[in-house]
Amino acid sequence: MRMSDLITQKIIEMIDASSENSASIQRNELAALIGCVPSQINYVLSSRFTPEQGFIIESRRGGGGYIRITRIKMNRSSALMHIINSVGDRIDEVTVRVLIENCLHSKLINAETAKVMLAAVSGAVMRQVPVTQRDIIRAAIIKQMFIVLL
Amino acid sequence: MRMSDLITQKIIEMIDASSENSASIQRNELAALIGCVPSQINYVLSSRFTPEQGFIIESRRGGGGYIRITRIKMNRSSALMHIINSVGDRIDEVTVRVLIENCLHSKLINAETAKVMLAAVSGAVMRQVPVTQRDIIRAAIIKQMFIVLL
DNA sequence: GACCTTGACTTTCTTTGACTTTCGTTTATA
DNA sequence: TATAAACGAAAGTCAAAGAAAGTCAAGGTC
Repeated sequence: MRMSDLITQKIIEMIDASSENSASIQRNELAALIGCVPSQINYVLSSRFTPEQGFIIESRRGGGGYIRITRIKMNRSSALMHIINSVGDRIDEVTVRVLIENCLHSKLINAETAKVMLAAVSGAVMRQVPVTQRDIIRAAIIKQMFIVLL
Repeated sequence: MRMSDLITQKIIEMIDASSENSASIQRNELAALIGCVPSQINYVLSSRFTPEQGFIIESRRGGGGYIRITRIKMNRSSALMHIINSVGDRIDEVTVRVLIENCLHSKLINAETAKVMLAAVSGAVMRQVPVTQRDIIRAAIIKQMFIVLL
């Protein structure tokens, strides 16, 4: 069995065993336990625990540092998931507006959240992004914002 | 748990328990209680109880000296206004995180809004922005999101 | 060719301790 | 008796060391 698979398995086990659907690890500790180099943990996290695959990673450096891997719960219906998938790598301004308004109407998000989301991709922001990058950055922002609502 | 977190927690507890929204401590005494070196208290104060984060520190040296930490609370609009002004043209990742966490703690924004805001400027998004532009774009996004809450 | 493994190097955050400054109290002095 | 010097009890500063996690590129495996 590959090392990456061992690490993956271990993390999944920890998440399954937790009540919060998340695992908190110390990178060096886990690496020592498994017997691999610490940076391999990063490789595994970045290849198998991405937001696209339903995980959120938080971490902190320095003394007492940690990495927390959280599995996104599908509790607010697969609608959100569907939205995220529908966004793709780029999205234009009009589509975003329609998307958010729809979510608001269907009560998937509340009014304040809708306002904040629109603000994050508003003209005032996007004007500062190179034209060629706008649809890409907009998609990234929108996707991340929906992902954390899952 | 980190020492710094213990100290932070202790101070917050004291503030919460007080009617004045402030805690008065003796640096050496608190250090002895927690079991750390006195200057660590200063580190915690300067990293987690800054005016930026809504705290005011007063102190006095010499015999009978003390440190008083006061949490300042404002009405929502002026607090938001203050935040918007404090952001400036650029802001780094750590500062944003602290800012939003603080807003959450002080009930200026709710948990969902905080999550969405953090997501909008998360690494997944910012990685797609040229390094030299990151702090600028981040500031623009954050500012817009707070502006619509006014 | 795509995926995995490794390790050197970087960055971020924390902890510690030696040294400095400030303030209240005591003690010595004009 | 008023005043100044000395003392001790705080808090402040700063830089070095320590403790994690992050990045990246080179090489290995399938």
